[in-house]
Amino acid sequence: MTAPLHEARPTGRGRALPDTQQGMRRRNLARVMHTVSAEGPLSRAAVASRIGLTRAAVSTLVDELIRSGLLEELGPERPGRVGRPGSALAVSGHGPAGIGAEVGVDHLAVCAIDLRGEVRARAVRYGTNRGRSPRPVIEELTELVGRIVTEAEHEGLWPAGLAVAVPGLVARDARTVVRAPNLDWHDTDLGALLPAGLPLTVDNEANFGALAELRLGEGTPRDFLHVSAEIGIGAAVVVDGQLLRGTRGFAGELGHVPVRPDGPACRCGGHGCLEQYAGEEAVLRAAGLEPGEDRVGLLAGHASDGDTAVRRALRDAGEALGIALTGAVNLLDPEVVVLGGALAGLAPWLLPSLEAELARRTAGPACPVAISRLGPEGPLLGAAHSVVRAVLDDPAAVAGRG
Amino acid sequence: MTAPLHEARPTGRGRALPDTQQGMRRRNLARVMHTVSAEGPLSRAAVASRIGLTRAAVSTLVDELIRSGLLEELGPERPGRVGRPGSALAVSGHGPAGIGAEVGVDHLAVCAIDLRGEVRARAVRYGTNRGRSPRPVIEELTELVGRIVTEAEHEGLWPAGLAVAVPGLVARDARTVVRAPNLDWHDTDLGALLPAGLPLTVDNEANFGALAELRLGEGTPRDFLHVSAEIGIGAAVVVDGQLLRGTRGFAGELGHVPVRPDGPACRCGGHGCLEQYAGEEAVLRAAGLEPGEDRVGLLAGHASDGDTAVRRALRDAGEALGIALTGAVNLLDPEVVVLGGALAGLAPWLLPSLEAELARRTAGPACPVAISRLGPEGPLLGAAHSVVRAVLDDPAAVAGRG
DNA sequence: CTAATTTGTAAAGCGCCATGACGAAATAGT
DNA sequence: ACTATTTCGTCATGGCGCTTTACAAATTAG
Repeated sequence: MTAPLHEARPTGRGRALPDTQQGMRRRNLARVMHTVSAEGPLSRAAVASRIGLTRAAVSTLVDELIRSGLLEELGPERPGRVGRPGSALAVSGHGPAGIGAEVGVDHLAVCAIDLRGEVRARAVRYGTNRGRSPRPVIEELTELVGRIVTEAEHEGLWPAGLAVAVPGLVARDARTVVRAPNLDWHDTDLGALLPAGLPLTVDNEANFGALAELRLGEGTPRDFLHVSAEIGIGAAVVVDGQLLRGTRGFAGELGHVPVRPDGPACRCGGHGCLEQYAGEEAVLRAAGLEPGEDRVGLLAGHASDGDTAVRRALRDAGEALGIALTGAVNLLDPEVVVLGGALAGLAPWLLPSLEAELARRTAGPACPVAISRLGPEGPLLGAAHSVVRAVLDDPAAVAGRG
Repeated sequence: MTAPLHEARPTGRGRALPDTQQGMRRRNLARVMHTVSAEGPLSRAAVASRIGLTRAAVSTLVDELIRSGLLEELGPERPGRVGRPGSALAVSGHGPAGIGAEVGVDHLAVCAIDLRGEVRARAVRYGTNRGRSPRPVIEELTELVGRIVTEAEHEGLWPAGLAVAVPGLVARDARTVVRAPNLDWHDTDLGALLPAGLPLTVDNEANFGALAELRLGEGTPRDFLHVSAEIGIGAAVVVDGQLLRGTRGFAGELGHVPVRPDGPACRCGGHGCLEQYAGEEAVLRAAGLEPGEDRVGLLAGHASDGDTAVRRALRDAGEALGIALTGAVNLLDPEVVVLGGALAGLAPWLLPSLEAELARRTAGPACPVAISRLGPEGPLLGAAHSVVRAVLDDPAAVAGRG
């Protein structure tokens, strides 16, 4: 008897609304938004039965949401059954927009999505950011953001927030980049560099990638492990639809799980960490390749050309991943493990040995491994979606603006 | 900026109360109970400021809880400050009782605690249950439960529920023992064997042990890992005060995390699992001891006598634990790792190598390791506390009975 | 064409918390 | 000693939000 997956419920980390009548109202607004967002066009009566309120109550909630521009009335439903047909409701395509941005090692990207999750504007600028100081990079990003914001406004949207994905560790204040090794940034407060007009959230790209998977992936599991390898190897642990951040915000450091305790030394101080076998550097070295621009493409190219050294390197990396994931799966019993980021592109050569290890070491049915369909788009989309999610979680907070 | 730990909030897994006025009322009753329970005697005004309601609202909530026998008025507080002193409130010592029971390999135990957490009655019966069929064991347990229930009633308590800890895997229905290797029980529905009068919960003893740690341990962290070794090695993962059960209910299988991937074969199908190094059997074998009755005492005795083989066996087990826990800590970033069950008694000899491995393999400050003060009492107390917790989580549900 | 069913809305009602005022009980200051 | 101040608990009033009940509208079934 598992929990009903289709039950839409608020997902925000701040279940902080007080148990007062106003808080109740806001939560119910959120529940209506989540339900309509998750289950497509729905009549008021359908929403009411889903969330357990009466039709009359839902009517007033919907009225308020329509007035705020968060919901739209699509008109009468096609009447398949007996009785008066309902009037279909959908989240608005002309209301708030989520602005997502990504600072990649080799590019900058910004996009805008509406509440329905449709990408309404996007911009990408290529060129390495490795070693550039934060200020010019963020200035460039700010310019892209400005362009996308005006583009979104031309489409009748108004930006509700900005979320920035960075390839590094972000402090719990969601503004400061503690360290981004591949950019060589340390303790950089992006809040001070970005325009102050929009509510800002900064987070690790792996976390945003997992968020994207949560909303856009197939089946939308509530408990899963999202493994991505851009810088090092990171995993986002999602429990009950919530990202697990850990006490100090360091959760998900899969890259430093010991795989062979007596293996080669790692810069973390340990020995035989996963990163020593499946990290980008290690795999390139094992494959006998020079680290260049498009490392993933390079590996994938050689592998599909039949380069045995590369194939062996990837097979060994998959094996190490399988061992590390066995530990994680034993500990967490997730519904599925999703390979994202660079791993998604290399999956054909990683997966056989990875799944073999996982199956071999698991009593009973092994945890399924899936490939992210979003690939490199994940973090950007997830960032934008995090803004949408915030709107769905507390519609009343944004209803005034706009 | 971490979340306020002292903020009492409902912890039950079922945040299922609808967002209606009645649901709000019930949640507020729960918040009052949690606050008073967590922060000792408190005046109405103090409760009001803690949970963010007005004094008037809290007054009516408290009235209702006092009428139900869940709260008690202790009389005027000693007036240290200016102003009229408040009237101290405390959870009742004469209201509902939580009945906890434990089916151990070598004993049966039952206890009753009041809402304050005080043990008001207890009974233990020694004698091995290994290989006995479920029915006579549960009949014996039922008799003990009956005795404790009447004893509790003599003290003015009324039993609100029964929770049974078993050394094995329990299905998600919280009634059926899927398998308990050391008892040789399989697919046993305890609900059919136990008296039907009381709401019943059956769970793994490690989970209840973690629950006890959550309420009775020092500091009461909300994110921690509770490792216990009774049968095999299990870990309870507690995230935000909630037990992580996993998709299939198999979370926490620390015993089968790979430590040395090419190590000896394990019955789980893997190789070099933690259990092969730190499991009871493995340690006894390495120590050159015969498995007898009181295995923990045997090991502890030899170790404190200076038996080098035993000490080395324990040191090696600690090392393996350290390696496995490094992985877990990297993944979850818990506030603390707590060693419970048999591990608590052997901690003096396990801890040095365990902590050394953990520190050596962790960049930055290592996760602290604590020893459970509850030791073998944990599961029993945790079971009883789970009933109390259910009462605190929804006082309205039990107010009628009694 | 009527009966049945379902939807959405409106009016009345009720529960719950907030507000504001009050007496009670302590301390602080003169 | 006496007053002013502060805080506590309670009461009456009010507002807000959901439910109940009723009804018109729109469809299908017979």
